[in-house]
Amino acid sequence: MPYRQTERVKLRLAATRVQLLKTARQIVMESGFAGLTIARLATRAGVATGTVYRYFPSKDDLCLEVFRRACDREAELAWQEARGSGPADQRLAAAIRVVATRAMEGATAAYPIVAEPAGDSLERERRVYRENWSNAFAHAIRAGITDGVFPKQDADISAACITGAILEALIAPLSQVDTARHTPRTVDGIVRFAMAGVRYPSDSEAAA
Amino acid sequence: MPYRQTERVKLRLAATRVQLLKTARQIVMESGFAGLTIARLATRAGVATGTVYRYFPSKDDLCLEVFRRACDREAELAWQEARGSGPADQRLAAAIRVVATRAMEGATAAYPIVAEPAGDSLERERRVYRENWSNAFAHAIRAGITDGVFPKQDADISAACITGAILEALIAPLSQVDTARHTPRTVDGIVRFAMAGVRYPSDSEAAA
DNA sequence: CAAAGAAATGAACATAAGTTCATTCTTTTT
DNA sequence: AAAAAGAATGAACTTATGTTCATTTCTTTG
Repeated sequence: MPYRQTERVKLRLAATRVQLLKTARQIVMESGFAGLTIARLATRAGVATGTVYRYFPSKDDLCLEVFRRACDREAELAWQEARGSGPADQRLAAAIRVVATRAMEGATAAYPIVAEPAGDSLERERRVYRENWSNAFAHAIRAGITDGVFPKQDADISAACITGAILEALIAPLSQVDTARHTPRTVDGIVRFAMAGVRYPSDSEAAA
Repeated sequence: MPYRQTERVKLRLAATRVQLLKTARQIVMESGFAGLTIARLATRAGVATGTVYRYFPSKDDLCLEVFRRACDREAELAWQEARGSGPADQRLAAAIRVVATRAMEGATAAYPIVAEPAGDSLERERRVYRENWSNAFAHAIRAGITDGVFPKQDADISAACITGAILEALIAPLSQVDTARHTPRTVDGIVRFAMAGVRYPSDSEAAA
């Protein structure tokens, strides 16, 4: 029994794996998923191209994991706010704000994550991610309807609208170059718009 | 002087060009820009691959033209409504509705056009397209502010929010498979949300 | 009909990126 | 230290597409 993987090696392997994921994330933040090639990743991480395949079965899998890691934390934050204990409308506003603010601050990272062209599997995953956001919003909206602070409405549609509003107003412009365009006022504008959208009834119902 | 391009030939060439564009559009509607390859296009249009390059200098140029043709009509329709003559709020609602409805009906192969992963040049062009929509909305919003039917607000942000809301609520799900998910009620939901967003002031201003 | 110039052709080429695998280097155990 | 097993390597392979160009076919004119 001349060789068995020892603890030390196990740790080193895990460290390399994490290193690869971190490097991949850096590259994606700089150049998007389009700029993430195995060769580039390997060089930057200081390993050979073949080595990458000892840690990830395919590029797709690698991308997925990079993506998930980036997303999980974001979605969790939104849910924390949405689930919170205060009045439903304040919770919704807080959830919107946290998503919008973080997206704005992490400007470069945000675009590839939520919008950049990428492969099929990523596209599917991205939907999951957005839906996670939307679901957090919908959760708060439903609570608000129950509590009577929001009028009756299709919470899923409103939530999707909010997600879309954030992405478009905040992130889509980043595909261009003017990163400096956004200010905290932009987030305020989005929150205001979204909250009004949820809070006020339609013309017909308002008239009724 | 043994050969000069005659009128008949000129027409035939023009016809082939249009045929290529139409076929390309079909392919994009079916399989997205990712599915648009020169080989496939040539085969479907009944010409050789080399022939395509007698009509378009590169695939990028071809894609751009396909894209522009699809977009121009849509943007024009939105502007028609936004520029109309009625009250500003009704114009805005009409513009939103026309964009949302047409997208829903798939009139434009909405998903590939507004959201599908594609090359760099297309991405830039897509921004232009979305901004065109947003600008139409912003136009009506500004008019509404002037007329006093909308409270003071950043028209550009609100307009971007509207565009995003439409895309997310309506089109993004199309990247999945459940096309039949949407009903006219979905459009109503979007319009309601968007109109409330523009129409009602922020909490602080409402309280003031 | 013959000649000359366009137009069409499609096989061949170029490129780029993901993936493989025979080989080499490391680590562990006796 | 030697042997065995694992890990790393990176050049070569594969595949997929965009693009070219020598050749063929068509169209016009004298």
